[in-house]
Amino acid sequence: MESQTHLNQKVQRFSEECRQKGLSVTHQRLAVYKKLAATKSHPTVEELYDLIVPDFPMMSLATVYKTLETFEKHGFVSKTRPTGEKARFDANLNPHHHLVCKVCGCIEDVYDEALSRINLPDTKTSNFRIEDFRVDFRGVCSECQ
Amino acid sequence: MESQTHLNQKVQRFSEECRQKGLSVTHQRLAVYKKLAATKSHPTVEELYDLIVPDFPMMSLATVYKTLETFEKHGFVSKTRPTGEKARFDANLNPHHHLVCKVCGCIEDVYDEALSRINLPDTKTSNFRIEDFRVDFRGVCSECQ
DNA sequence: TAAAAATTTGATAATAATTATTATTTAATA
DNA sequence: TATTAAATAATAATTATTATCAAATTTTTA
Repeated sequence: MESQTHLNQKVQRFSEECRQKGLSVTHQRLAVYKKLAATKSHPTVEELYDLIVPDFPMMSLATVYKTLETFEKHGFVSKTRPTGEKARFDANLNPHHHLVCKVCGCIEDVYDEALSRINLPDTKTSNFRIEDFRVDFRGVCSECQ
Repeated sequence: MESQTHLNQKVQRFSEECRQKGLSVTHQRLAVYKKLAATKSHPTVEELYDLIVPDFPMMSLATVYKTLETFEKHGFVSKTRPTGEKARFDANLNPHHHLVCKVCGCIEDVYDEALSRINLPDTKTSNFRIEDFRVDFRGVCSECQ
């Protein structure tokens, strides 16, 4: 788990960056960012909404959608959709990879230095410009086994 | 491109496996499988439907959906959804990875022996059982540059 | 600090992708 | 070829997401 002070620092940085980018720092945006930064569970939009509503009952689902879209555009969160129908979000932008459960769709993070050092494939012929890469390890999580 | 004879063999094997698994070999299923096996473009359901309709005008979109779901369940095709909203399908089950264009969403295959030899991360603590993995190289395709 | 301007929100409508339903048709097999 | 189980086609329903827009909030500026 992230320490409380670390989390606060992260939210602090987030607020500053919002101002730099001309984004209003609203209660809604702070609520979404705090909840997402406080979890490792890569929630769906609806899961995140359900996490926020107890603290913030007038929050609208559409606002969560729009907020996450804005966050992604400005590089505050990453969006992934390895299986299933729903997109999942993550406020952790450190380079990492994913363990994706084929059964329930949950995602765990993998930190492994070795994975950052894999050789990029040769794309001269196709002329594809590689910018980054992600490894999805697929299998079954402990709960679903 | 796959040679015509190779494609025919593949369709042949598909038919046999269907029978072994108790799946009827219908015109619709053959049409879907043939079109998918003949392309490297990882089409969406709708794209595949549009490819099939000229040859097979009474094909229903819902049938393409259901057929692909059946194929995936029986391991005839793989489904991926690296970006964007729509799922994409592939009849190529050889181990390979993907170049995913951030702009148009197109997918090219990557064959690289070295990638098959990456070390799996240690999942003792989380007890996640890894079955396989896929690397998505993200960037911009030649068309979109 | 107050007023003006700009942005964001919330409620809801619209759209897009996918899945469910069911009467009809087709394939497998005796 | 007739029987039976499975698959299809047409369409309705559902789910996830995006768009709209008036009202509210936030930021800017005086």
